[in-house]
Amino acid sequence: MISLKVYNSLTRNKETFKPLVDGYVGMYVCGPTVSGESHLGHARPYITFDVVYRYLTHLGLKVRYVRNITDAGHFEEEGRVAEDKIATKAVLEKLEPMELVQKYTNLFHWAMLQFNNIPPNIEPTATGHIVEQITMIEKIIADGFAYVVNGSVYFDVNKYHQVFSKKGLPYGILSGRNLEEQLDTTRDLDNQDEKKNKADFALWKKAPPEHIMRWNSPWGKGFPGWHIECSAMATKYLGTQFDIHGGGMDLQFPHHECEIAQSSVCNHIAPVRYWMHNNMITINGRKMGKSYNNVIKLTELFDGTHPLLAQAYHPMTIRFFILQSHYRSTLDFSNEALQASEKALKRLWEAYENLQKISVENNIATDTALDEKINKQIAEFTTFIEDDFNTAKVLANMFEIVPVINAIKNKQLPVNTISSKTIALLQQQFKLFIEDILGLQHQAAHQEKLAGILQLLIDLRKEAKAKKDFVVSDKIRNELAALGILLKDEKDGSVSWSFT
RNA sequence: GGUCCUGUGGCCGAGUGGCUAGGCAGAGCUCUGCAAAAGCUUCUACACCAGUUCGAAUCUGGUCGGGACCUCCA
Repeated sequence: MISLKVYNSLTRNKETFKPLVDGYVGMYVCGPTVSGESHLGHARPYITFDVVYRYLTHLGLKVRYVRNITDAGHFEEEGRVAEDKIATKAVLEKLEPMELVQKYTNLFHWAMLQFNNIPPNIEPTATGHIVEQITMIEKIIADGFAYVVNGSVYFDVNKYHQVFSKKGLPYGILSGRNLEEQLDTTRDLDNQDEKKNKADFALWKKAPPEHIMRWNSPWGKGFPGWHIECSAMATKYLGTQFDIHGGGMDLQFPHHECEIAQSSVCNHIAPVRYWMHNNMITINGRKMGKSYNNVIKLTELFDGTHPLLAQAYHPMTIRFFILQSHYRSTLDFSNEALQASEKALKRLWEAYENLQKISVENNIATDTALDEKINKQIAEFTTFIEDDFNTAKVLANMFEIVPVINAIKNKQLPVNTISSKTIALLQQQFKLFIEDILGLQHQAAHQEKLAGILQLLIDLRKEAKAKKDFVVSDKIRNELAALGILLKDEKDGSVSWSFT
C-alpha cells in the first residue's frame, strides 16, 4: 500500500499516488530543446523528477522514466514566417543542424551526470519519431479534429472543446483557462490567417524553402508542430494512459494542455493521471529565461565565469540548493544563497561521514528523551518525502540531528547517549535518504585541494633536498608512494606527480 | 483584459489555526598554544488594514507590492 501523496496540477489537490498497473509506473518528463546550452533553470525539473524517480524506485515500483530530447526546433517568431530555431542558429554557427543538436545533447548529458541524475530509461528524440507523429496527426484529421491548409495541419481547438467538454475534457482543463478570455495576441501573420481560430495550434507545418529540417508527409514537405512530439512519444513508450507527466510550470499552457487535447482525440482517453509541475528558478524575482536575458548557464555556474558569480559552484551545491526548497515554490537565485548552500552541504556531509564512522556496540540510551526524539525525526524523513516530496523538510530534520552526531564524534556527548539501535538506524536512513533518494554525492571538489597539498609537499621536499636533508626528502617521496602517489623529478628540475 | 501564484527575520527558505522549521550571516560562551572546527546559548519575522475565532504568519474580505502563463520557454 503506497502512502505517497503528490500534488496533481490537474485536480489542484494532493492525492494519494496509485499506479494504473500495480507495481509499475510510467513517467514522462519534458526534456530539453537542444538548440543551446542548459541554464540553472533547466536544472530544476531534472533534479526534481530525479528524486521522484528515485523515490518511486525505492518504494519497489518498476518505473519506466521517459524523457525526450527535442532536437527539431519548431516555433514561430513574431512578424516572420515560421522558421526553425535550430536551423537558424546552425547557419549562424556554420554547423550542420544535427551537429549542433549532438553538441548540446552531449553537453546536456554531461550536466545531468554532474548532478548525479539517473538517466531516463528511454530518451527518445523528436527527429527519431517523425513517423509516429505523422500517424498521430492522420488519426486526428480522420476523426475530424484537425484540418489541412496549404501544406500545414492545424488542430481545431473549438471543435475539440465543444465535443470533449461533454466528456469532461474541456480545452483548458489543466491550465484553467477560458478560450474567450485570452488576450488577443494575434498579429498579422501569414500562418495565423490559415487558422480557423486563433487558439488553433499547428500539428504539422509546411517548410519554407530555406528550412533545413524537413520531412516528407502526406501534406508535403514540412516539420512537426510544437506539441505533437511529446504526445506521440509518450503514447508509444508509456501507452495511451500513464501515471505521471512532469515538467516546468511554464509548460502547463499551452504545451501540456495541447498534449491532453491531441492524445484524448487520438486515444479516446485522457493521457495522464498525475500532472506534476515544478516552479521556476528566479533571479532578482524574475524567471530565469532566454527572453529575459538573465540566464546563468550551467557551465558558467560550474566554473564561476558568470559576472554575477563570486566563485564556481559544485554541481552538488546546486542540487542541494534546489532540494532545500519545495519544488512547487519559486526559488530565488543569488550568490549569497548558493554560498549558504555550499556551507550547509559541507556541514551535512561531514556529519554524515562522522556518523558512518561511529561504531555500533550494544548500548542502551542514557538519554531516552533524546533517543525518542531522534527516532521520531528519522521516521519523519519518510513522512515528509511522502508529502509531495518535501525535500526541504527532510533536510531540515537532518540538520536537527547533525549537532548530536557531531557532539558524539567530538566526545562532547558519550556514544551511549542514544542507543546503538538508534545509531544504526541513523546510519542506514541517512545513507538511504542522502545518497539514494536525494541523490547527493560526495564532492569531487577535493581534487583541486589535493593538487595544492601535493605542491606543498613537493616544495617542502625541494627545500629539504637543497639542505641535503635526504632523510626528510626521501620520507616525503616514499610515503607518498606508499599512498599511491608517484613523484617524478623531471629533467628540467620540476616535479610532477601521478597516481599509481 | 483573463487565469493563477506569491509577499516570512540581513540573505535563502519550510510551515497553513495554538506547538523550535532549517541553512547561511551576526552576537556571547565552552573547548583551544594560535586559528579553525565543533558544542551550547542568543538577537533580528511572518506586507498593510479589517473580519472570523478562546486563539491567525496560517482562514475570509479588502489594500498595496512582486511574479508566472495567455508567444518559444524547465
